[in-house]
Parts: sequence; structure tokens; C-alpha cells
Amino acid sequence: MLSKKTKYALHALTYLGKHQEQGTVLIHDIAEEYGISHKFLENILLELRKAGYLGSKKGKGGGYYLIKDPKDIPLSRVIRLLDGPIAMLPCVSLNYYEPCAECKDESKCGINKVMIQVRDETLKILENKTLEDILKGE
Amino acid sequence: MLSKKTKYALHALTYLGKHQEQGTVLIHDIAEEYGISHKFLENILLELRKAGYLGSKKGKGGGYYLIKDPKDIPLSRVIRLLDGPIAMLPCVSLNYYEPCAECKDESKCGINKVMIQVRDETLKILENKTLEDILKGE
DNA sequence: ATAAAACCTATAAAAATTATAGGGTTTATA
DNA sequence: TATAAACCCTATAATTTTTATAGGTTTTAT
Repeated sequence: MLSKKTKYALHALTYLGKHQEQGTVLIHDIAEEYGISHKFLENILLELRKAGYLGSKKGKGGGYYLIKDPKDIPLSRVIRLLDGPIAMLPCVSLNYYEPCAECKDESKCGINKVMIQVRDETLKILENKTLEDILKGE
Repeated sequence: MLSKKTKYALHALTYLGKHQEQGTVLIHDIAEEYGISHKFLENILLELRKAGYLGSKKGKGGGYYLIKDPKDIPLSRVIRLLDGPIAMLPCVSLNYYEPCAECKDESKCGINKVMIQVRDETLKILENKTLEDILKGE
């Protein structure tokens, strides 16, 4: 399951995607729309900005806005940013690899082998679905 | 990421699959093989038995053994049993459905729509990979 | 009888997630 | 240029989930 953080991030991105023409959007408005804590959402938007998905404008009249084309924001990226690894085990993670304590030899581990396949197939899905797909469904 | 519980369950099932001929296997032996806490593993094996994957024999000379054919133990089942939902959001879970608090109308939620697709494609993968596939890789 | 081994339930410890708090900085505008 | 609006940043608190332990119960081979 996705964390609330990631779920809220997706909601926020969706909202921003739907309001691209209006220039900037207030954290407040997004928080209100979905009933999310303002402060919690603030942290999430901050992360999304630092990761290069959003731009922001400070001060009166400021707010957030999308700076990437929705079709260039795959689910995989959003999930990795906020939830961490997509792989099911540390020992098959591309971005957050760690050896498993239980295995003496990874190359002889059947779980490892299967999980690499699962990871690759899962990635294919999550890299292909983008914010654009979400927006099309709204 | 899978919980340790699920990871340990997969190790245990793999071990039991590899030692099917020996009749019963001690919790102790599995725990030792992978460096897992005996007591923690005990709870996991208990769940696997209750779910119909394992049989057990009490008393001296007892232990656990597989009662399902490895090809009839898909990853999806093991994960659901120990980790819960496979879906990324409660609102698209087949087995653990709950509405999302943020959505007024699920049928108009683009996230919901996309996540249903992700769920279906993910399930296809996890239902097709079984303990047999793991055992083949050992 | 004894010892081995699974069974069962409760609880404790640790880690991760979720949420809040509070001041700092920037900026439009009156 | 004072003010208020709004994002920025970091720390910490609260909650929930996960992980682990504990301790006795029951069954069974010998």
C-alpha cells in the first residue's frame, strides 16, 4: 500500500494538473479540497518541488504550480520519492539496494531471482502510468 | 516493500519445498538456516498452517511440512496473508476495500481509475509467480 | 514418565508513519 | 515602507505498525 504521503502527493499533483491555467495554487486550497492537514501537505509539496516537479512563488499571491508536463511524471517517480523502493525486497532494489541478511549467496537465492522479475514487470507498469493518465480519468 | 514477516514466510516455504522428502522440518532448523528468531518464525508458520499451506505434527519427531503443491502457492496469496492488500490504495483493494477519505466520488477519481489498472496488472504478475518458480531458481 | 516439539495468546520493544509546531524568509501592495 | 500573505525549513510529538519476546499449554514418540 502507498503511504498517505504518496497518496496525498498524487492528489496534490492531480489538483495542480487540473489548475495549470490559474498560475499558482495555494497549499491551503489543496488541503481544503481533500481534507488534508495543511502542514502535512506543506512538507509533501516541498519535497515535490525539491525533486523538480513543482515550482513555487513565495509571498503574497504566491503558491505552487506544475513545472513538468504531466506525461513526464510517472507513478514510479512519485512513489520512489515519497515511499522509497518499489522493489519488494532490498536485495532487488535498483535505487535502494541492500543485501538480505538471510542469504549467504544472492546468486543462488530463488526468491531473489523471482523478485527481480517481479520488480522488472512492476516497474514497466509504474513507469508507463503517468500523471497524464490520472488527469484523463478525472 | 514486503514486511520481514512475508520475507521470512517465503524463506520458510522455500526451505520446506526443498526438504519435502524428509517428512517434517523443525522450526528450529529453518530459523537457524536463515538466522531468524525462532519465536517470530513460529508465529509465521502457524499462520501459514492455518491458511492451509502447511501441515504440522506435534510432539517429539514433529515439525512442519508443505501440504500444497508449490505451483499452487502464488506470491499473491502469501503476500495477502501476511502483509495484507496488494493494491496500492484501500479504495481499489479487492480483498480489503475501504473508501478513501479524500474523494467525494470514487467514480470521478482519476487516481482510483489508474490504480485499478495498476492493481490488475500487478495481480497478474503475482498470481503467476509461485513457490515453484522460486524453487526452480535455487 | 520424560523430553521434544508445535500451539496459542498476550505483551513489550522498536521503527516507521503521520501530524504538529513555530519561527524564518520572501513578496505584493496599500 | 509597513503589513499581511504565503512558502521555507527543521525539529519534535503522537500514533500506528512492525518486529520480537515471553511463557505457559498440549501433543506425541520413546
